[in-house]
Amino acid sequence: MAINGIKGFNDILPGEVRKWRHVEETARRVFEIYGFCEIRVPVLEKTELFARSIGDATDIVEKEMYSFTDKGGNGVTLRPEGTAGVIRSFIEHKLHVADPVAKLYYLGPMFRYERPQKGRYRQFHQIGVEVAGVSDPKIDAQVLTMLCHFFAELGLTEPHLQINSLGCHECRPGYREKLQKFLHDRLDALCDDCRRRYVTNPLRALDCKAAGCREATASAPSVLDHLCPGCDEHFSRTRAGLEAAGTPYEINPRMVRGLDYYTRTTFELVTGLLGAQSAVAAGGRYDRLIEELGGPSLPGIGFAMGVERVVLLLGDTDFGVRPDLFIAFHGDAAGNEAFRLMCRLQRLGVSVEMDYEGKSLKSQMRRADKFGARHTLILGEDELARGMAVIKEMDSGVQREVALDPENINMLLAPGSGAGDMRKEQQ
RNA sequence: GUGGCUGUGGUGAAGCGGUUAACACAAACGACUGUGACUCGUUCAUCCGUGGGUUCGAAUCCCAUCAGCCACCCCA
Repeated sequence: MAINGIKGFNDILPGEVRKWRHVEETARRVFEIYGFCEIRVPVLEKTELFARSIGDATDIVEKEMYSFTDKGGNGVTLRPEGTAGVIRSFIEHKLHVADPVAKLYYLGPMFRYERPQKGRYRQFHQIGVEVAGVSDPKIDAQVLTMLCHFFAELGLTEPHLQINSLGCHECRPGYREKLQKFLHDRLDALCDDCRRRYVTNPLRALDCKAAGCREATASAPSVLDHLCPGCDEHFSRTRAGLEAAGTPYEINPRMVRGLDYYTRTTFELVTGLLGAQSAVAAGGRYDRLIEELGGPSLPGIGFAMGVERVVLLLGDTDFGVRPDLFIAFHGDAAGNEAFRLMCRLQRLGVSVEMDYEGKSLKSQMRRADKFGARHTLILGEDELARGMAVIKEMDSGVQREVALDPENINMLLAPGSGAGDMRKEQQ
């Protein structure tokens, strides 16, 4: 019996990898325009780090972590998200000393023990960014604008930005209490889950999908009406920043985030195309997290996007690359020469394919077509004897005889041959 | 952790108790002047997720099990 992979841990096969790389490369390119630097941190951290940052009572920490005891008896966990590790590293290496503002991005696998479904896997991948050291709402607007820029760059215009403010430790408790009172009078109308949430996390009732809860909470007090002056100003200046940047958004006062560390600005990039998984990217401000993890008292803001979800949105877009040249040959001597030529050309940076087995010319041509080779070089005994070869442009079918010389052939393959040339697009 | 749906070749699938397990795509080879795309031909599941059971006989019925998918919870 063959051994299969683990549930929720997926292979990313060659065809898909191209799409993944396109996403990753686009992220790097866009984020670096905005001055972000990549940071790479381990996938394994002390369990305590996540318990303290994400929140002890959250589902992630309570039941979704891949935690175990290593051989030295330490409690360790496969990271369920990226922020905690990045902030830990930021603090540990005192990055704020060298530069009071840190703009970082990361990408890599995260792990959560959940039941897999569309757009959700046990090993999944996130690309995220974190900014530490700026409390001005200009950075909120900047981060959101960059996120939207990234999606626009991928040609994904359907996901739209929703923002909200959760207030801070000053104003949130008051609002929470008020909301709880409001819900108290309508407990009968709420679903079972919301009755439970009433105690644990009343804010959650606001974005419940159940019709009854939607109705019951229709006239619920809004967080935005209960922000303290500081948070209120932060929110309106964030909005002004978005408008200045020309970044479209909508306000969703019912949006709630699952991690405990969020304060003030929170946001999601939502899509209607991924079934139950509507959030493609999400994040928010975490003004107390760095200090709570033992670092300096610095504010922070960040987001993470689910790469699988982004890739799903990209659909069947083909990112395949076409070889520059396929070399077909006829006869043993020509076969040897074809191989020599292929090696020379590859050394010159030309992507070349050939058929190693020496099948029929027809079969080789078919293969050249399948690869989508831009040109095919045909080398037979008689051409070889004259030091020549036939080169055929596959898209047009035009062919001509050329001298059998790597430098010469390399020149002939150079761009400028018109339609179907993909080199420019790949720059 | 809970619920629903589905399991036939590389893929999409027909089949509904007795068939050589259809068809299409993909793939390989070949025909059409040593040259691809169109056309044509040939090949490609001794087997229907796995294990039991019912039956003269099962891919087709029953049970178990495993896997996948989707949804809830929660989240990217």
